[in-house]
Amino acid sequence: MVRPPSIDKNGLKKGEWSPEEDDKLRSYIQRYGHWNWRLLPKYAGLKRCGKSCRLRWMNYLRPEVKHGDFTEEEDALIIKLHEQFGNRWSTIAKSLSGRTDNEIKNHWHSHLKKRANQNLTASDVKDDSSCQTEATQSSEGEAESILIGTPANMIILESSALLPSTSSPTESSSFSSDSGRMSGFNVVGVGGVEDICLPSSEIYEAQSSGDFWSQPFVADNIYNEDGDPLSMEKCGFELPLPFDHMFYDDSAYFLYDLMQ
DNA sequence: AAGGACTCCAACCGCGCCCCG
DNA sequence: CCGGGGCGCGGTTGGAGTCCT
Repeated sequence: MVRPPSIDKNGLKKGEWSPEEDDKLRSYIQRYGHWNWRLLPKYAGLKRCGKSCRLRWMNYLRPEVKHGDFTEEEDALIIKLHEQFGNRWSTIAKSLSGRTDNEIKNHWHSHLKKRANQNLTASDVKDDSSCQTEATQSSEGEAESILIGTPANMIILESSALLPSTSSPTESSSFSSDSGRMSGFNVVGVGGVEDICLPSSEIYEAQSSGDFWSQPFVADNIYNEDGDPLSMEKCGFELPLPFDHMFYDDSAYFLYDLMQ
């Protein structure tokens, strides 16, 4: 169902992602965040372009991404929002917790488009007061309360209010520029830079197993008595490779500043 | 049973926006 | 103001799985 793996002219892999690649990308982002999609695959030990990594993470690997069938409520909401926003899938996706724009777009083209057209045709036959979606006629109370007689802009607000915080684990593992610290740091040890940075298979194994998956980011929880975040060095930790290496890159200096 | 048509969805592609120097 | 880099978005593609004849 997916494109077969292939290597492009730049030596970058394309096509289907292997479980090993998924694990590498997931473990890297969960440890360091997605600080730069273009450079990320290099440091994560992936022979992929940044765009491909971003897409894979956004649409498939993010922990908050919901997989599986769409509910009637979700279908109804998508149809309603599509009436309002058209093909602005990212806007629609914001109102559906755990669903990606790509997933919604695919679902629309494969399932809902026909249904929406049928509804449209049916509503042409009915009088003007019958502009209800399929789900509003169902017995699902929640969707009904949202959709019937509610101004379109209210749908966004109401459904958004029901969603969990938008500060997802992904986002929280990225850099938080307003707080002035890097929340994406996960401190794994004091064995020196090389121990924890090179994407060797040994390191990868260590990352992928055991406590790593169940432990929160340690750096997020490192504060002094006043509640201020401590720098990595003060805590006795060294910088992991990505940022250490990035100091050769102008664009990375601000990251270093954030850590101080 | 065979094979052609259709469905579904992960992944790719390219454009445009935004930010920064 | 302008140009370049990075990212996000929406459209499109490829091919395995399923359905239909």
